[in-house]
Amino acid sequence: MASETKDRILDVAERLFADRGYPATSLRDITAEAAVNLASVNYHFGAKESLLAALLERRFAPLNRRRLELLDEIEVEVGAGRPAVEEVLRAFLAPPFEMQQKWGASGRTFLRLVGRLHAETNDEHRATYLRHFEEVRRRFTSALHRALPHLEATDVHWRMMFLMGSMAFAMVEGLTPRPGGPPPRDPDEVLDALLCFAAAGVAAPSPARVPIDAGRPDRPGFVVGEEAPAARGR
Amino acid sequence: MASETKDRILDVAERLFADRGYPATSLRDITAEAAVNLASVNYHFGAKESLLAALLERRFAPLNRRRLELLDEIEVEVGAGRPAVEEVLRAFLAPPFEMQQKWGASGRTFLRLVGRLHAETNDEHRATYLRHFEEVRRRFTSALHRALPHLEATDVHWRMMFLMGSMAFAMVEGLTPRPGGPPPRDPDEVLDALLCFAAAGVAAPSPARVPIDAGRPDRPGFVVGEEAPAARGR
DNA sequence: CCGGAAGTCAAACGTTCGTTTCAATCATAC
DNA sequence: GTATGATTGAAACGAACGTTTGACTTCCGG
Repeated sequence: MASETKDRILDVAERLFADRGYPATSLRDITAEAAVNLASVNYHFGAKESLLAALLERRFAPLNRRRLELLDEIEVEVGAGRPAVEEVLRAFLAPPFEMQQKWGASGRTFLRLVGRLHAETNDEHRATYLRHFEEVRRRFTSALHRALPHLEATDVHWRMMFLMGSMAFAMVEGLTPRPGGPPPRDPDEVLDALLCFAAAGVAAPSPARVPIDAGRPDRPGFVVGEEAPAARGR
Repeated sequence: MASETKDRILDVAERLFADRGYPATSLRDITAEAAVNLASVNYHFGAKESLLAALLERRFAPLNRRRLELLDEIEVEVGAGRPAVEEVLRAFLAPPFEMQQKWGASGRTFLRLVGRLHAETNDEHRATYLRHFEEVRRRFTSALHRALPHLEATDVHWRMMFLMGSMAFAMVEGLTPRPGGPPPRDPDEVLDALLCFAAAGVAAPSPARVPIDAGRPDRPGFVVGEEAPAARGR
């Protein structure tokens, strides 16, 4: 099954897509660097788009399996109780970082690619990509809501978004050395820093939703709300 | 100066770049939709790359001017004292959202484009883009460090990264309606939610850096470091 | 009315793209 | 050894790309 050629193509494509982006990477770039024939991509994968899909499948399947596995453990442990926010976040954020250690440089490359795909919004690639992600997002959002029952569902959704944004940025920026940016760190440290930031952000008191007719103070949004002084119509 | 044609090209290009990404948008797409001749892009802007640069210039110049202006106000106000974290964050995050109200649909489009460019890492576009951003990042990072003097510089840098990630994601995701995602919200609400999340995250206690010889507990990273076990800022 | 700059237009330029074709090669079972 | 299916190879396909060209309008100061 896993022929030598096929794997070499996947490895090189992963790196080039991560470095230059999907549309900016040509099959000729890939096949030249992998030292295989141009036609072999279409032979083994059918089309460029399917190559991307195969590439995502290879990494995402075990990654998301691991995430859900950790979440399962948490849910078994707490039963009907409230899971701890930090535990849920750790189950979500740790696997990509573990992965990079297990898979070495190519795991790191993949993380950069993922960070990129979050913004690479050709709707077709996005569908390819999101298919892998949807169940994970749904289950973690719901676990997070159980951990933070005083928040409204829409707030949990948004914080999940912000979390994903931080994660994506940490992956693409934190793992690509850049002049002027923070020095690249040990992945474990990045994970700790991210968890720390994310846990505080996700568990923040809910934003005060001042009713529109209440004369808005100069700077709303930071009045601690906890549970909605005024239930926001919605 | 600002000819009819030139503006139409800029407007359409902004939208298409935001929708499909820069490399995936052809000049023929742009000129067809703008109902101008294909050659006029090269006539007015020289090349596709310069079109992107002009497009960024048009929006970023006033946007970042506004950010720095708000930051200046804060720094004048507090003098040698500590600025408030929320104020600094607001100065950073509010202008893009204000902009979208002032510029209407095309402001919103631009925000999507910006969110995208954060990941669009062809090094040349990135240079084009980062040039507009570098001073802002530097000054806000330093203001943030003054607001949170107990944090190490490297932690502040990283949290600035996470913040930018949340912002980028909020822009590209929060403003593009997606099935299954959170319902699109009023921009003011997004800003409030983002500020709330970001303020808590940025001001979180610094991650515990356990010395390597200390037998690491099973789950490090949430031991509250620094000061006050529960004094989460506010 | 005219001359010339500014802008538009259709057409073509040379490249590069993803994909296809088909003969050559390889491995394996008979 | 030879037939057979899987893989590789070199070459070409048509389409799309960014850019350039040169003739054609449009406009305006003299």
